[in-house]
Amino acid sequence: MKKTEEQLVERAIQVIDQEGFQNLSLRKLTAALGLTTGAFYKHFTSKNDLFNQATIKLSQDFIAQIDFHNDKPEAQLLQIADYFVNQVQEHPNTMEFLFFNENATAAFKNTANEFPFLVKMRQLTDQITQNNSTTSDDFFIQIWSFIQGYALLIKNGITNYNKQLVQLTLIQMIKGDE
Amino acid sequence: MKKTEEQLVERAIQVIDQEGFQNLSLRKLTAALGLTTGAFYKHFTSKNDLFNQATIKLSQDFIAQIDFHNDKPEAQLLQIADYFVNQVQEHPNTMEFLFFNENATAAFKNTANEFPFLVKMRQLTDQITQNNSTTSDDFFIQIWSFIQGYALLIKNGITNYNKQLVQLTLIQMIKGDE
DNA sequence: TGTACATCAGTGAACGCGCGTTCACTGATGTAC
DNA sequence: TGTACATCAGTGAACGCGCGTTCACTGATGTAC
Repeated sequence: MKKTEEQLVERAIQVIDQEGFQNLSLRKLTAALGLTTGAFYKHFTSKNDLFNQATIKLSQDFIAQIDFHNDKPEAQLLQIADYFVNQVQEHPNTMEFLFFNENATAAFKNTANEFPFLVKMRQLTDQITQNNSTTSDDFFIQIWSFIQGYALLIKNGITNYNKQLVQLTLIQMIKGDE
Repeated sequence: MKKTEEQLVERAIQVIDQEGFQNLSLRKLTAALGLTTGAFYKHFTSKNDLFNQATIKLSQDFIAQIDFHNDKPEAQLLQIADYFVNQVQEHPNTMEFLFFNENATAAFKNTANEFPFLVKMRQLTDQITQNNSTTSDDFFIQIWSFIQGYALLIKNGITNYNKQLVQLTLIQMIKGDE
């Protein structure tokens, strides 16, 4: 039997995925585990505390689910982009919570090391630009901007996912950098 | 003396800009004009109705504020990107409401013609790709993804605005298209 | 010019709701002697 | 082996709050005759 605290975080992640983090209420959350709201505060100092724990867990699990099957950094970057866009399509609420929500992004801005996904992306862009750190900064921002923006367009239904277009764009950016 | 309805929309736009659309309450809004909440429903069918009116007005005013001083479509596109990113920096709440909020984007997805900003951008990308409509679709998505994503990174404090980087990226995308 | 009536923006109080958080209390469990 | 005590997850009710929306009513204004 898992600890109540762990159960609460896992359940919260489920609710966020299914109903969006804006619609998570402590009453519904605790009731789903057969608890009252009072019990919640034996494990968390506030609702925000719960959100932070959920953010940490989600971000840790996120990149762990990618199975890199190619050594080339360009291929790995493409794989990340593909994975990211797919996740935005399949789990819009979770991705909204994890990447597009101001609180969440602010939370990992200062502790970027705890967001292994971005660390990995940064390593890849460094490798691709062969450690020319000046252009690497820009390259990282270019790539990350495009992927985020593209995923957003898909999430909002403005366009449909086209893997070839992502591939093409990354190649253009890599070329442009050389 | 302006009509109450008009005053309410304008005031709502102010509140959205200053406090974010999530924090707009009808009580505070009407009280600010010396009205009670009952009066609100003489002019709008619901709070959502008010949001729709605000979206329409904001989107109409948005592009009207750009003074195009160069005929070249590439230059105009760059000017739009510059303007967009600046607006996100100076009016994050309004831009969140107008572009990054699901309801708003859904609202103008079906009525894209009422969003002159995107129509203009589409015209420019068409001109740049010389009406090769297949590549133009992709080009538009590439540009718009990057601009949106880049603005989002800035809004979330991940990076600072660098006009040269935007210029460089657009040039790369235009080159890549040829 | 005066009277009867319609219109309609605005009042103000209430409805019903859900929310995060607090707190005195319970009761099961483990520990010390 | 039995007793006294400490610990602590969980209860359940309440606090105080703000919200969108409704509705019978008011009162000023304009219109028709």
